Amino acid sequence: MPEIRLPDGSVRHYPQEISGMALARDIGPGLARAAVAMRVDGQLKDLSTVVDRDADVAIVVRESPEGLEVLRHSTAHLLAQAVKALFPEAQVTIGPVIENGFFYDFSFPSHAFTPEDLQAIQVKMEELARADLPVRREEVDREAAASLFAGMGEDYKVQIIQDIPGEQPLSLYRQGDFVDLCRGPHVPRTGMLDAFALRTVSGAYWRGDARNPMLQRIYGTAWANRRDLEEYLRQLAEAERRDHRKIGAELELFSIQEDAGGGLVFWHPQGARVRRVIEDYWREMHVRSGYELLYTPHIAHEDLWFTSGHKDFYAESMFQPMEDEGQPYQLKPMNCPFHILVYKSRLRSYRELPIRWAELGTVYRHEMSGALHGLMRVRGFTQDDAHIFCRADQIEEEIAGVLALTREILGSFGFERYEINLSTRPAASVGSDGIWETATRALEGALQKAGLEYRTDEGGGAFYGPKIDLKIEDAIGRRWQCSTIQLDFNLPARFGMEYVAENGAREIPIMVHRAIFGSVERFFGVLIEHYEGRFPLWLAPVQLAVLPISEQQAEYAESVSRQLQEMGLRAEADLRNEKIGYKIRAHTLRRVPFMAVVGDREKDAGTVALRDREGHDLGTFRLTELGEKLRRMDRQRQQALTEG
RNA sequence: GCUGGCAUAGCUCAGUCGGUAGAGCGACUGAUUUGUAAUCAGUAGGUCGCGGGUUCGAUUCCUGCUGCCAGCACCA
Repeated sequence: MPEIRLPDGSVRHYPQEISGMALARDIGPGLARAAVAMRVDGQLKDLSTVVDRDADVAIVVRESPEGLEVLRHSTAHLLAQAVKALFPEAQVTIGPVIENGFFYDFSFPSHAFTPEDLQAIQVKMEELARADLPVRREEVDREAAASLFAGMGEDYKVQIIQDIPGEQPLSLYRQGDFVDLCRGPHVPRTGMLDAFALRTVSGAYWRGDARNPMLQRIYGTAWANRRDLEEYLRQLAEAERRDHRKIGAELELFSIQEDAGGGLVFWHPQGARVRRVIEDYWREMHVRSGYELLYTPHIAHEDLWFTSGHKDFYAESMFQPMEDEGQPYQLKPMNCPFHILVYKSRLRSYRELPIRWAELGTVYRHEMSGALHGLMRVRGFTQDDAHIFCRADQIEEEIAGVLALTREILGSFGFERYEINLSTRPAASVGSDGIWETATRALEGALQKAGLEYRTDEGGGAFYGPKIDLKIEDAIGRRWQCSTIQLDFNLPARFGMEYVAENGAREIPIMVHRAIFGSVERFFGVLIEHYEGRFPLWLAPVQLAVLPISEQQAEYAESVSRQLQEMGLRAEADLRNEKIGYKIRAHTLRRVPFMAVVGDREKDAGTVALRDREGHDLGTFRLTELGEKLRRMDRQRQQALTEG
């Protein structure tokens, strides 16, 4: 007589044991249709599981996060079944659920899956789903499982079985003639899988280890219903539309040239304008926040990098040293040692602390060729770097200051939502217990006082100190790692940095590394995708285009453009011999925020007819009025174009 | 770096079952003098990514390299 308690608090009594499916049906037919699994006393189970004692039971429906996982996992099995049906020689390995979908890795050295294969596999999967095969769980002891898969020639499955610890029986799932080793749970019938799409094939190492053979991984996505699937595919297309590499080329913002080498960025005039605006703003904000600006060299004697430890710990990411007059020089992968040298140029007093030094420092790192990606992962980039040298008791206030500055600067670019991680001391680390504790508490204190939510990654810090990482969320909800604040107990000691304390003793300062954009290149790439190239007025390379209707107003158009330029705005006149519709289209595609149309009416009245790139008619403006309005928007870094 | 795919005009792409290539957009020239997302006509522009091989002949087939794309690995 099991007594079953449901999540809503209600209790049901049954005369005998009851399966999850029967229970769901008993509660309601709608629930039964949406059910993919269930929870029995917190444990995720198949719907076929029989409950024969009192228990808390929750039916897991397809729309729930857990239900989606079950669906995706079952779709991965369906994929494997289809692949085995079409390519019996392929060996199955693992097929987990990932964000938005799933993948399955196959070992199939004799054939590389093609996009056409993927199509065929998708069709096969749909066919197997339509067949509505029952999915059955069975438990076997490990030996039986091992010999079953060995008999099928599934060597990887045998390995997986051997590596599963413990003695308990293993579970198999069968659907049609396909059988897979799996913990489950799974949907009861393949017919429940009806909203999935295969996406790409790529390579992936067995067990994620580059020393192991490479398998072929097929990625797919699966959803609770077709509508969600369509929506997801639409989002993917949206992300593709925002691709900074594509927009960067279209708008002539930047390029990466084969002749120069991968990962090296060329800023074209239009992109360079945006960068200058960003950098000017950055400098202004830093000076206002009590930073001094530095400039340091791009290379330095190799010995410096031995002192810093980079030669030991970071050598793989550094370019090879170059020799000059018998001396080895190293291209810098980081700016920190240089700022330390400036610090060490003379004796420092506690009265000088905190010292805040910032630099837009260009560094070079030897990223592996396969890692390069547009502006997001490059070999030469400019860090908006700063180092704060302070006493232990100043840490919290300094971190609070960095957080405030970071939020203000990111906010100006339309980033208001972040994900923050605090990483604490790892097992292998330098520095005393005392300093780690003081520092970690200072970071926590600064975060809490700022009212920021954060997650703690225990043991996730660098060996030299705890850190705060901040991921920004862009316009379509993607997250990007940009800002980082790291304490460093290592470099000051390695370099023998010190200051004279109040009592005359020599103390080692605390060093804080911090970057807000992280890399100017990467941040620019994120900005392009965030705004889809439609920069707000203050960042736009061209803020306003003056478009004469005909040649008759060319002179007037030029004078309008010149006057706006004299007011400090980035205006240009388009005097091409084209119709107005053509010019509007051209500048709309260039994402120019405002277009000022001038015909005879405007010329005679000394006005312009203003239009924005969204196609809104903003009416007629006198020139001075327009200039003032745009200047105000520019100064205030307004995000919405029609504000103010 | 690894696996797979791709590389044709400035861009997007078509094409050649092996006989040195074509469109649209863009650029340029001319006509038109234009009122809110493409006026018309003409011209120029390509060692078909780079090197080697097979062949009478290679952009096409084979091969090496480079670059790009997806992912893996990497990412103080």
